[in-house]
Amino acid sequence: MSDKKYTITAALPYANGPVHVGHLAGVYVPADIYVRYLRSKGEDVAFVCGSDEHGVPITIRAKKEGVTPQEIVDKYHGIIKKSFADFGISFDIYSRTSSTTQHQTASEFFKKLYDDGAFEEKETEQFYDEKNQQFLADRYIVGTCPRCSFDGAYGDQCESCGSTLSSTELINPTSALSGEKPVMRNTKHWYLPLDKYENWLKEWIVDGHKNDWKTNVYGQCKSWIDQGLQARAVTRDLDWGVPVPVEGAEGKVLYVWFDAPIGYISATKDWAAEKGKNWEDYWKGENTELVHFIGKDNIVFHCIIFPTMLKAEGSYVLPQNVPANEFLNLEGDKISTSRNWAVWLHEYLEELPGKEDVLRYTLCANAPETKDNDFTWKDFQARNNNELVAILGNFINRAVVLTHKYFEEKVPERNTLEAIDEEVIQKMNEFPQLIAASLDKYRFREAMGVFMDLARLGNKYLADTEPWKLIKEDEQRVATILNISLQIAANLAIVGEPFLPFSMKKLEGILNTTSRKWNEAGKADLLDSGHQLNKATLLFEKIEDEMVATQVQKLENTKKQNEMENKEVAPLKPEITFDDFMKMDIRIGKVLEAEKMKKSKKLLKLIIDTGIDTRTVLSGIAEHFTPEEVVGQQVSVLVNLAPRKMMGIESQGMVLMAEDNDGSLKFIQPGDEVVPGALVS
RNA sequence: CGCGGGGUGGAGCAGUUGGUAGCUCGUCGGGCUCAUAACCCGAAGGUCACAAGUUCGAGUCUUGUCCCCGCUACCA
Repeated sequence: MSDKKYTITAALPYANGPVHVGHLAGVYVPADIYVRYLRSKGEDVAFVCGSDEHGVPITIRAKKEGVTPQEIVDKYHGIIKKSFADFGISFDIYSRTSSTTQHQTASEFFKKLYDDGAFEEKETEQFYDEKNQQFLADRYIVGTCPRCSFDGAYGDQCESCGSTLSSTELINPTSALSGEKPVMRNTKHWYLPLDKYENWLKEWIVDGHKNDWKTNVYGQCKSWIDQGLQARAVTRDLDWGVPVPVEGAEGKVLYVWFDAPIGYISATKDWAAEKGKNWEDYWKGENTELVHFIGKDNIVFHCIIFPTMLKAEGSYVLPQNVPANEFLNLEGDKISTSRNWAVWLHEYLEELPGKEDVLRYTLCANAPETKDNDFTWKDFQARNNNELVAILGNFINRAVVLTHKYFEEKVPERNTLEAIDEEVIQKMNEFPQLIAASLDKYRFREAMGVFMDLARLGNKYLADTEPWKLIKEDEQRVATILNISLQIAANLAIVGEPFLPFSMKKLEGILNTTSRKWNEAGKADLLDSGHQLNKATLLFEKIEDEMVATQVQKLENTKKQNEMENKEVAPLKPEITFDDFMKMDIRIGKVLEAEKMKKSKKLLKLIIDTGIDTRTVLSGIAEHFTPEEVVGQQVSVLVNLAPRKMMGIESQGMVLMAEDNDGSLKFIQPGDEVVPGALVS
């Protein structure tokens, strides 16, 4: 008996919102399929996951809602954990990073690296919000962009001109949290010197995993490594998280990305303790295979930072593979927690009870394995009706119903085999290896497709042999055909279990068998003749148009409702005098020409007839309008605004726009056409 | 801007070291009736994002361009 172990991790969901279909398709469904397959093969697997409960966003959300961070994470941890369990994601443990074990483990991990001198210590000046008594991440500082004078630039980037900034460059920086002016303060942090591991990473990933990692993952890693790595801070000034366990680090916690992956380890510890196993077998064993299932945004953390941490620590195994998926869109739009554009798992389970496998099937069939993909309710319905019902469910039903009709619910005797029988048995025998080959390569869509081909094989076999015709003349022949058909059904139950655990359980019920393991798949004698079957029930039911319409409607409603809630009217600006207003020279002009600025996402170059002259105005509207749409429009122009150079061209004025709730822009236009140069006042 | 991934018949995907473009669903026609109007057979449908190049020959290699997504707050 080998001591081979598998440690399979699924990305820790961030505990500030429930889980949606995007998470499932990208991470949890493929991970669960893989794990179920391994277990069926009899492998020793630890499938670990948990809620990621630290980090700045949770503290901000808590502050906004007037509750403690703990209350936020308790709420979502509960929802997430339950929905995973109900959905059949078969974690061995679903833990959380606020657990005692995690605090200890992360703390010890940091201490070990600290004692080994693996960190660099750096003191820097950072903005500090005195009102909120906390240091501010770049993203939480807002000010005027030094390049384009845009007011709402963030500390790391200006959304208007796209330039990358450092928060110290901002003019008039203010805290996004309190609106106060932040002050500079000294702070000390510990850095993981990734640059020192560059050669090792190069060897390990660029040379070592060229052929077995997915191209998107490999490409991303290679690009990071080739560009040169920099030391990365692993601590933060914050009071929510795992305290930094060294002297002089009061008020500091481990950076959430140092903390979170250690959650995989602490979860394994808790699980092992409960099961009387040794957790180290699953993290430090020579024959341990560690696999991280994640989404594409996490590639750098799981392929570079966490492995470097493990390497620096020294006693851990490294991930064997990191099969990261791309993203899933919903009805053509990006899934967004904040915009409430999502199908939430806990709601799905409530509203479509008993349809766990339909969602699993749809998400696996549409899994964004190589590129972003789209989930639509129409496709969900089609997958169910045309594939699960028509091909898989129907085959089972045909085989069982025929048996009931002709052989009183008992598996009939198999008699002399004809060529077609031999052929079908031979093909059936090949399926487990075919499916396994795909699963071993993390090609879940392909694997599931092959599984469905087995059901197709069954349907074809019945169509070719036509037992309903033969029954009148040759009952023995029909017995053979149905025996083989039922063997196919029994095989489906084994190889389909990783994909459709609920339905395959149901199928076992119909066939009156217990769960069988992967090594029995492919055999043509899983059911003995004379074996008593149970009554046929349908594995899948048709999904009617109304159900789909209801879900689509719900999506539209929540979107609308969400927009209403977000209808935040910008606060009133300070009062100005009439004279102040009169200083502005706003006129109606007509756009004569428009072209997209090269090398700019947002800027359009407009030639405008202002009545007094014809001038060039650059406007950041390229993401909302094509040049063609703009030409000929009458627009309001602030004509006495000081000229400003952008992308090498001088802009002589500003086109006035109104920004709608959804972020789209509309021109401020006269109701009827007026002469160019008409004053606005 | 840069870097990475993707762009293949209506939809979703395969296409290994360059050699007549495949699969599933949908559509159309036929067959069958055991089965949840399900199943089986056949057909139509693609200038493989665009352009140039290397080659006897390119979806597959090279160069350039365009579009989508990520790297960049929330977030898989």
